[in-house]
Amino acid sequence: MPLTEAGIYTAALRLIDAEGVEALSMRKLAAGLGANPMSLYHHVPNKAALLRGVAAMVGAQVRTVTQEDLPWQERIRQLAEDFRTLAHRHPNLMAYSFRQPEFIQPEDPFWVALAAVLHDAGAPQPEVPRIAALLCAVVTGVLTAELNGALRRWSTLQPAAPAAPAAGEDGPADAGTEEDRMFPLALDTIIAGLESRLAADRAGQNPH
Amino acid sequence: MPLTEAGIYTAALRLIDAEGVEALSMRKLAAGLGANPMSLYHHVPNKAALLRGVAAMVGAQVRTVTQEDLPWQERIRQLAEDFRTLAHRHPNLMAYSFRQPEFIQPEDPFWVALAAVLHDAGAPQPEVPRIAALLCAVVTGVLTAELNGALRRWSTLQPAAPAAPAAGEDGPADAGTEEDRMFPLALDTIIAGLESRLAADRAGQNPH
DNA sequence: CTCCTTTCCATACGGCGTATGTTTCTGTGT
DNA sequence: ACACAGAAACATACGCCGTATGGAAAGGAG
Repeated sequence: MPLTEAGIYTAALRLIDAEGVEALSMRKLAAGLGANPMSLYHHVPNKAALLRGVAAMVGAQVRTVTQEDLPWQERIRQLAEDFRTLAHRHPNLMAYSFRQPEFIQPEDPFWVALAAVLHDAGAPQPEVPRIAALLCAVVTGVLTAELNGALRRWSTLQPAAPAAPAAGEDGPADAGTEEDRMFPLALDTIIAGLESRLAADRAGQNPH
Repeated sequence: MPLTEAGIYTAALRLIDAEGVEALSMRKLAAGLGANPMSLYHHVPNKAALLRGVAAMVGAQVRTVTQEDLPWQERIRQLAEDFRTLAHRHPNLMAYSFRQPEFIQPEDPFWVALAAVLHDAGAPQPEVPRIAALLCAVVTGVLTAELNGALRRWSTLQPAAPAAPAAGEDGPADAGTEEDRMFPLALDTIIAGLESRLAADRAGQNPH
């Protein structure tokens, strides 16, 4: 079976999923493909480009459009959840992708979808990229913390005082892990913040 | 001048500030100290521990306490701004630190300060770690995006339509770079979200 | 002065990305 | 059918890396 760019990418992805980005080496990758390390360089200029290629391949899987008939809050949640399922499917790769500045590009369908949602939400035109940037930064931040385990460790941390008997609700009927509750919490909080910010914008500069 | 653990850390920090974490190598570090690479191993067990040490040294510089007489929103802003100045002082190191799950530990003065602020803000006890985790994740996410340049690139991105003549305000009287505006924007948004969330909590489960 | 511990250094191993040069394959034009 | 050009595969080698191992200098304790 001859070497292909796509084949190299998928083999690299398999290796990354199994052992992490830092464990990916041209030599191991070539061995997995039954080829000489240098043969890879006929299809990929170097290792950095290989990683970019894999990240782009996976990133392109999901970037989506939203259903315009839903309220903007729900459409943002859709986009964010898409990101999260992607992060769960390839945690090692996405933890790496999230810290690459080129991960989200202006031409991405994802970006234009997000901008459209924010426009529909009533954000003034010049604020749209800012709010979109804010959302991307926040969501990748929370997902990064979720993927590396910090989110769980932090949120299950008792601060100091176990005094109060914590009455009332006995066990909120478990519906998933701690992270499964943390992500919507973060998302709801940032959306609530956006709601109040958009209301302020509307009142302050476009009162018609 | 004999080798010291602290001396090694500060030399490593200098190298990291100058060329980035990935450019730090035991060999270069030893050369900078006029020593043999292997000599470092009498003061530091390995490279990973060295990085942890440097990160801890820098992290300990700033973890702070807040002034209890300010409103909780302002105290959170203080903590977040502290983080940000730290990130600006050592961007290469902090971009690395932010992705280490052990970066913030339960015993850190920073963490207890944050928990205290949230308690004073009226967060119900079991929610405090969750909200604190959320804040940490969000702030590190925004700072990571600021440090790697994604925040600026995203926020200065025109979505598609340059139709409207964008009347009114000519040049918003520059008061800092784009990021200097983005970080408070993010912080205000998340704080606004917390305000509405805390109000809901208060209304829903502690109505006394 | 001796002995022991700590520090320092020299050498070496296995792994990495990839530059360079050679061989093998493959797809055409005649 | 054949020759030949270009692409693909391979072998070797260079300079890095982290660090295991073992020997040499240095400093304090008896």
